Amino acid sequence: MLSKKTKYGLKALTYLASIDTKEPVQISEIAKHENISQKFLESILLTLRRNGFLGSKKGKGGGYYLIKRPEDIQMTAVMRVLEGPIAMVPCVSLNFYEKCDDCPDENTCAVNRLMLQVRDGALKVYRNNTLADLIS
Amino acid sequence: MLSKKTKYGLKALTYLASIDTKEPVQISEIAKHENISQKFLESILLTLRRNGFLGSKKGKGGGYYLIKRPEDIQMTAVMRVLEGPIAMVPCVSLNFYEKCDDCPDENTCAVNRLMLQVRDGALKVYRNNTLADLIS
DNA sequence: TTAAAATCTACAAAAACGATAGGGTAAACT
DNA sequence: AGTTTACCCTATCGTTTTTGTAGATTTTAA
Repeated sequence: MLSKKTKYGLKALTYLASIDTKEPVQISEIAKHENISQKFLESILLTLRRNGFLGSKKGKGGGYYLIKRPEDIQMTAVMRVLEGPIAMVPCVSLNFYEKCDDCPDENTCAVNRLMLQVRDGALKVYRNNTLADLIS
Repeated sequence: MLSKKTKYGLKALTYLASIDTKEPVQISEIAKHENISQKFLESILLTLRRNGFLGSKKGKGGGYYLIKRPEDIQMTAVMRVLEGPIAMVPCVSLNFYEKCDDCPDENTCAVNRLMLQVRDGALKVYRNNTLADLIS
């Protein structure tokens, strides 16, 4: 299940992308437009900024704005920052690999084999989609 | 993230499939072989039985056994019983559809559009794999 | 007919996680 | 200076996951 964090983050990004201007957009405006708890969205935008997707400006006329062009923002990157691993099991994760403590051998593990395919399917989709693709 | 319930369920199924005999296998044997909490596994096997994947026999010499041939057990069915919806968002789920309360229009929703593709990718994998494919 | 070996059932507790709110701080603008 | 906004930390509430406890029920076998 997709977390609301990811869902809201994606919606905020697409909202910012749909606005042509590079002018900062206030949290409150995004929250209102997308029906999101403002305080929750605040923390989400913060992590998006910390991870190089957004820039921010304080004070009057401040807000958040896209730091790259929508065509240059890949869904793989967004998903990894917001949702975490793309793989459903750590032992098939490219960026968050971890060995399963209960599994003696990954090469003969059925779960591993299946989830590897699922991961590849998801990766294919995320690599095929940029932020620009989502708003068109 | 895949729940342990699903992971353990899959491992139990593959263990049963890897054993040729139709003889009942005790919970304790499966739990030991797969490093699973026995009591937790017990409840998992129960739901697998209630959903037509396993048969059981009580008393001495009892246990669980596959009710169908591994080639006839599709991963879509297993995943839906153990993990629930295959889709990451209810609004793109085939079997567990639900409207998002915050989203005014699914047709213009970026999350919807992206997650639809992800769901299709996952479905493709699950439909392509039976229990027999996982043990070979 | 008794004992042992199993599954079945219902809770309950603990742990982890997700989502949200509160309140204060720091920076930018007028 | 005062207003406006992002920034940051923490606490809380609710749900889900995972595991455990205790016992009832069924079957087999001595």
